[in-house]
Amino acid sequence: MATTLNATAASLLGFLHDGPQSGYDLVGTAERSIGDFWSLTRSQVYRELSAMAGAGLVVAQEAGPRDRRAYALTDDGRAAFRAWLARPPGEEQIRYPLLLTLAFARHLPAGELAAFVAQHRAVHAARLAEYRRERAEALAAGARPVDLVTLDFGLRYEEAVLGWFDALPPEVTGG
Amino acid sequence: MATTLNATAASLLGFLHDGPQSGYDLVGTAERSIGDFWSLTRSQVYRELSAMAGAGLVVAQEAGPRDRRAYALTDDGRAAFRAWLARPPGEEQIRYPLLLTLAFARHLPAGELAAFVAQHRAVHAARLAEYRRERAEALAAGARPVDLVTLDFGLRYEEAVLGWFDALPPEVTGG
DNA sequence: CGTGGCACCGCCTACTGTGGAACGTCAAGG
DNA sequence: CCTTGACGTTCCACAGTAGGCGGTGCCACG
Repeated sequence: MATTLNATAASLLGFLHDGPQSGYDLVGTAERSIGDFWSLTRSQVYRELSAMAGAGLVVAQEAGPRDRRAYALTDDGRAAFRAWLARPPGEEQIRYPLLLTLAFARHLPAGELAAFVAQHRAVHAARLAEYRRERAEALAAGARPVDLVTLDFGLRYEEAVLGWFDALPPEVTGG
Repeated sequence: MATTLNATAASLLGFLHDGPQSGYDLVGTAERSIGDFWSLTRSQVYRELSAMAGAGLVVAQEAGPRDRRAYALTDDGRAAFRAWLARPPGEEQIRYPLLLTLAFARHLPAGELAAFVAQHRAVHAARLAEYRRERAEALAAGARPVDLVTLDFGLRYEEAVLGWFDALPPEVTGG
C-alpha cells in the first residue's frame, strides 16, 4: 500500500478488528454503525476489499455458501488502519439539493417549492424522532456519554434543521 | 439531453441565466453563491460544460484572451434547467471524517483525539463568526428574509455543531 | 522599458463514490 | 414442484474529487 488509505477502506479495516466478515456483512455493519454520517455503497465495499486483498491488508478466506467470502485482517492491515486513524480527519462535506432548489427558487412557480419543503421537513422530523428513540434505548442499555457522541451529533443536526424549517419565511413554505 | 441533468450541471445553467460566463467564472460564481452547501471542482465544471455544449444546452462563444471561452444559455438549456428545477430535490448528504475517527476512537491513544477535536472546533467557530458577519452585512444591504434562507441554514448548522463540540465528554476533549 | 512572476484559464488523469442491473444460490412456503 | 425473496458478488456507467500541467496576458518593479 504505497498511497494512504481512503476513509471508506480504513473503516472496513476498523470493522474487521471484530473478526472476519464478508463484503455483504460489512455493508450492513457500516450502515448500522457509521451510515448516518458516512455513506458507502456495495459496489465500493467490494472494490476496496479486493484492492486491499491485493495489497495484503486483508486476506480472503475460503468461499462459503453462495460464494460468500469472508475477509480477515492481516498485520499489515492493522498497521495501515492505525496509520490512517492517526491522521488528522478532514473537513465535513455537505451537499443538500433542497438548498440548491431554494437558491434558484426565483425561477420556480411558488406552489411547487412549498411542497418540496414540506416533504423534506417531514423526513427530518422522522429522523429526529428515530434518533431520540435510539438514544433512549442506548441509555437504557447502559451506554456511557462517550458512546453517544456520534448519535448526539445527528440529534443536534436534526434539531437544528427542523428549527430552520420552522423559521422559513412564508414565501417559501407557501404559508 | 436524453438523461436528466445532474445537480451540478443544472446549477451552471442556473447561473448562466444572468449572462454568458466562462468555466472559470462559473467556478467562482458557484463557490460564492452555493459553495457552502454544494461542492464542485474546476474539473467537473469544464466537463459538464463541454457535455452540455455537445447536447445543445449551452453554446460556446468565441474564445477571448487566454483561451477564455464564455458559454451562453440556449432555449434547450433554459428548458432543461426548468425541468430539473421542477423535480423533487434529493436528500442531503453529510460525510464527516471526524465522526469516523470518533467512532473508532477506542483504537486511538487518548491525547491525539483531543487535538483533532480542538482543531475542528476552531474551524467551526470561525465559520459561524463569518456567517454572522455575512448575515449582518446582507441585512444592512436590505436583504429580505427569503434571500437569507440558505445562509440561515449554514448559521443554524454551525451553531448546532458548536453546541455539540461544547457538550462533548472529557474522554474526547482531553479535559 | 522589459521581464519575471502571478493570476488566469482550460484541460487531463487517477482515484473515489453512486446507482442500478445482472446473475447465481439457498430457504421457505403454497 | 415452483415461485418468491433474501443473500451475496460482480460489473458498468456516470458523478465527483484532488491535484498537476501548460499556456497566456497583465502589471509591478527594477
